[in-house]
Amino acid sequence: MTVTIYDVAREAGVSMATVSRVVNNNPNVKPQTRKKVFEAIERLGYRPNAVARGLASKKTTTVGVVIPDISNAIFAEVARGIEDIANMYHYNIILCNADKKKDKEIRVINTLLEKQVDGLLFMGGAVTDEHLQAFRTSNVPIVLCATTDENGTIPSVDIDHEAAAFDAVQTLIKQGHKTIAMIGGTLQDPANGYSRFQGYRRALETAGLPYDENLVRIGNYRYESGVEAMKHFLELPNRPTAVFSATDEMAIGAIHCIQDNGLKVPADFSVISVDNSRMASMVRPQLSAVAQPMYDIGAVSMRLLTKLMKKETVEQAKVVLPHEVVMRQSVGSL
Amino acid sequence: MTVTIYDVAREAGVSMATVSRVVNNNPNVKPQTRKKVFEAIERLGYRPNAVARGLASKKTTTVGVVIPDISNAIFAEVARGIEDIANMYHYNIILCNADKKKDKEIRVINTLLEKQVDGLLFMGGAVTDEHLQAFRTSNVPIVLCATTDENGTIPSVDIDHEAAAFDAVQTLIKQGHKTIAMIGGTLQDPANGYSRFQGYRRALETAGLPYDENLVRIGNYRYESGVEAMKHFLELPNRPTAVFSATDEMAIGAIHCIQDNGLKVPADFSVISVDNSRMASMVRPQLSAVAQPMYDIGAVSMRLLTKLMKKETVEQAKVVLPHEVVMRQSVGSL
DNA sequence: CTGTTAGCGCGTTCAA
DNA sequence: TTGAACGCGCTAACAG
Repeated sequence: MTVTIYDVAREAGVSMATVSRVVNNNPNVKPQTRKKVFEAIERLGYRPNAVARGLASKKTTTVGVVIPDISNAIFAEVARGIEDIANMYHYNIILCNADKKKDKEIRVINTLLEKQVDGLLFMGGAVTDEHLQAFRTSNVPIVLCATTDENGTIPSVDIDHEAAAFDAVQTLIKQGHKTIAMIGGTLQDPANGYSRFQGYRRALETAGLPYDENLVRIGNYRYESGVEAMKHFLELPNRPTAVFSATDEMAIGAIHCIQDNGLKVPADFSVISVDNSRMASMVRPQLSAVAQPMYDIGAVSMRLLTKLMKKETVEQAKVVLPHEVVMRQSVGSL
Repeated sequence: MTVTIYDVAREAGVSMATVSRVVNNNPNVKPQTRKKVFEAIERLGYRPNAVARGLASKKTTTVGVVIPDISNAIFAEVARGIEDIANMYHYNIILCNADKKKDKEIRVINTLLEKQVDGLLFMGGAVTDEHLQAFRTSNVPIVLCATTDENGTIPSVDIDHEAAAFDAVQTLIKQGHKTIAMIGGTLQDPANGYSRFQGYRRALETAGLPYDENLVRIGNYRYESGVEAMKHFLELPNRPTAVFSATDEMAIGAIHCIQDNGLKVPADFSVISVDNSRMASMVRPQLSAVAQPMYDIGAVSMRLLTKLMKKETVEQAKVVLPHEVVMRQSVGSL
C-alpha cells in the first residue's frame, strides 16, 4: 500500500541507507546514484514518513503553541507571526486553545510534550508553579509569548505592560484630564490585567492625582464589558472626563456607550486603550491607543525558540519589545 | 535520560505489553496489576511517546488544517470551531496558513501528509486539479471547509454563498432600492468571490433590475478596499442608493467613506454584507448582514472528519449550513 | 489475564 | 561512495 524507503531502494537498485542520504541531502552520494534514486522516488510517488523519521531522529520539526483563544483578534495576530517564522524555518505548529484556564493549559502542555514537539510557545494566563513543574519535566525549550513569569527564569518576549499603561494614562493627563477612569482586566491576569492596572496607578501617582476605586471597573476584555463599565462611569457623581481601557474592544464599547447616551468623543470624553488592533482605525472616531506589536511578538518569540532549539547561545532570553502611543481621534484636551 | 515503556515494565515487574495495556485503557488487566503499573509510571514520571505510538499504530490523532489566514477574524472563528471539536475527540491540529495561494496550499498539504495526519481540513481558494491530485495521493479523509469543489466529489461543509448574496440583495430590493452597487471579491475565488457575485446578479435579474458593471467593484475583502470602492460609487453620475458588500470589513469601510463625505447611513445609503462577524455589532450604525455561521462551519466540518476517520458511513457528505439575514441599522427603505 | 515476538519506516553508526 | 545492521518506543497479534 504505502511505499517506503525500502521500495525506493529496491527500485533504484541501491540500499535504503543511500535513499535516506539523498532524501536528507547528504552530500556523500555520487550524482549519478542520486539521480537514479530521485527517479525511483518520482516513479513510485514516495513520500517520506515524518513520524518514522521523528522516531529515529528524535526531532519532529513541529512546535507546540498554547494560546488563550485563536478567535481573539489579538492572539490570532500573534499566531500569524509565529506561523510565518515557523514556516520560514521549516517547522509546523500544533495549536491549542486553553482559554487562560490553568487546568486546560497544563493538560495541553502535556499532550504537546507527548507528541514530542521540538519546542513550546506558551501564551497564557499566569505562569504558576504547576506550569513551572510541567515545563521542568520536559527537555525541550520553552518561550513565553506575550506573558512573563514573575521570577523571569523562562525566556520570554512581550511588551512592558506596565509602561504601556503608564504612557496611555499619561497621555490623557497631558491633555489636562484629572478624573480618569479605567476599564481593566482581572488582576489575576499578570500582563493584561495586573500590570496595566499598576501602570494606571503609577501614572496617577506621578501626576499627583488621587486614586479612586470607583473609577476602575474590571471587564472581560470584550466589547460588552466595555459598555457595561462605561454605563457605571456615566452614573457617577464625579463623572470622569477620560477613560483608559486595557483593550481596544472594551474601549470601543465604551465609546459607543458614550455616543448612545448622546455624548461625544472626544468632546465630552476622551478614550484611549492598549492594543491598537486593526479595529482601532475601523471605528469612528478612530481610536487612540498604545500599540502593541502583536505580530512581532509572535515572530520574535518563534525566532527565539528556533535559536534555543538549535542550542545556539542567545544573548537576551527576555526580550521586551517597544510599544508606542498612536494618537488618532478619540483623545482630546480638556 | 527519557524513561520508556520498558523502564516502567521493569519497575512494575511486568511486561511492556501490560504497561501498554494499562496506558491504553485496555480492560484486560487485573486491577492490582494496573495499580502497580500506575505507581511505577508515577514514580518514574513516564510520559508516553506519541511519535512511537504513531509509528506502531499508524494513527497520530492529529489532523492538518490549511487555512487562508489565521489573522483574519472570519477564519479564526472557523479555526476555533475546528479546534474545539478536535479537542473533544482527542485530536490535535496542525495549522498552516496558505493565503489562498495554490503553490503554498499544495506544499503544506504535502508536508501535512508526510506528517501522517489522520485527516485534513482544507479551507482555501479554488480547488484545482492539482489539489485533487494531491488529495488523491493521500489515503486519509479530507473535508473542505468553507469551500466546495465544483464537481462536488469531496466532502465539504459550507453555506450557499450564492443564495446568501441573493438574500442580501433582495433585502435591499424589498426596501425599494433600485440602484444597487456591489463590492465583491475576485471572481477567481469561487465562494466569497464568484458565487456572491452570481447571487447579486440573480437578485437583480429576478427583480427586473438592469445590471450595470459600473456598479460593481472588486476589493480584497479588507476595510481599505471598501472605502476605495465606495469612493468610486460616490462619484458616479447614477449614484447607487444601496450597496451590497461581500464582507463585513469592506462594508464598514464603505460606511465610513459615506460618513466621511458628510452623508448618512441608512438615510442616504443602505449597506448590507455577508459575514456577520463580531464587528458587525461593534460599529455605528450597526451593520445589517447575512450571517454566516463560521464557528459552526468549523465545528461541523471537524465532526464530519472524525466520522470519516472512523470510517463511519456518513449520510450527507456535502453539508450546506443555513444562513440568515440579520437586520440591524444600516439598511433603510428608500 | 499476561508475556513474547514482530514489525512500524527511518536515521545512523560502522565497515567495506 | 555505499551497504548491513541496529535501534528509536510503542502497538498488535499470538500464545499461553
